[in-house]
Amino acid sequence: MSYFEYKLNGDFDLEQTLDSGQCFRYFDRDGGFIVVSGRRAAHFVQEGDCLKCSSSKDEFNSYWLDYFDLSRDYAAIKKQFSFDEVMKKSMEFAYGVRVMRQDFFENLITFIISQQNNIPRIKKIVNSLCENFGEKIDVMGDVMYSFPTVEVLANLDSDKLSVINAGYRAAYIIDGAKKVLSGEITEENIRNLDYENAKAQLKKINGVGDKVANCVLLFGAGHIQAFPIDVWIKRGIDEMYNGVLDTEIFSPYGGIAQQYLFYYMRKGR
DNA sequence: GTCCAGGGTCCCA
DNA sequence: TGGGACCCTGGA
Repeated sequence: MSYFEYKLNGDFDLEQTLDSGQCFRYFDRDGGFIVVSGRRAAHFVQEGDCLKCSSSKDEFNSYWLDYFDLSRDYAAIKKQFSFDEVMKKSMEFAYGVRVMRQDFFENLITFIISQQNNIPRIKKIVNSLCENFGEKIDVMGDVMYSFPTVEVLANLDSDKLSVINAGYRAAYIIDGAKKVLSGEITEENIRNLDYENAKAQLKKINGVGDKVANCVLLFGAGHIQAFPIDVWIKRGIDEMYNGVLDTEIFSPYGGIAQQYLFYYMRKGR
């Protein structure tokens, strides 16, 4: 098995990035991780500044490179943030976190599932969703499952979906899929609309409020200024910013600042 | 076994 | 604008 080797130039750590609550479909394997996104899957191993990827060079360059946001200059962004002492501390700890660019629909459904839920259970439900309604993908002899298509999820009734134990979120999943299938919500629109309008569109989906909308905008639609505020971020603002933070101070990269703070709050204390 | 809380949102007063 | 309900389970 041959691996494509990509030369990193700093500010990236595979494990930190995967483990920063943005994506839930990765699995420990042979000193690295199998990562599944949509219908794709690959095995990744990081050795220092070398990122090894089991997929072809073409696929790496056309998909995974942007998936891990590797062409963005994080060194410059860190420099921009360094005026803020709290952020400085967060960045030192979360030095290798990047904001991933994930599949829009997969990200939408995943973060609908995430609400009022803990990370181990989110992983479990998302994986169950894929195993039950996705298709098999072979990666290095391991069987993985693709994320279900819009059509499949939109045409499910809540009875069938109950096997994944998503609880009251099942109806939200179906509503989200239906609104995407009908064209009421389109990825193109969410990407191209300005931040406020894009957020308002997403919130038309039942079960999508401010937090989930911001996550989808940030991780699945390229709105890098989106700043999701969850319990950890709230805690961070309370404890480290005395309860007040104007997120505009990190403009236009609020989402990246948020991700550093999130990782620091969850893992660094 | 018991209890609390989890990368929230909706509904109703 | 605030507070309770909500499915279920991981972790203490």
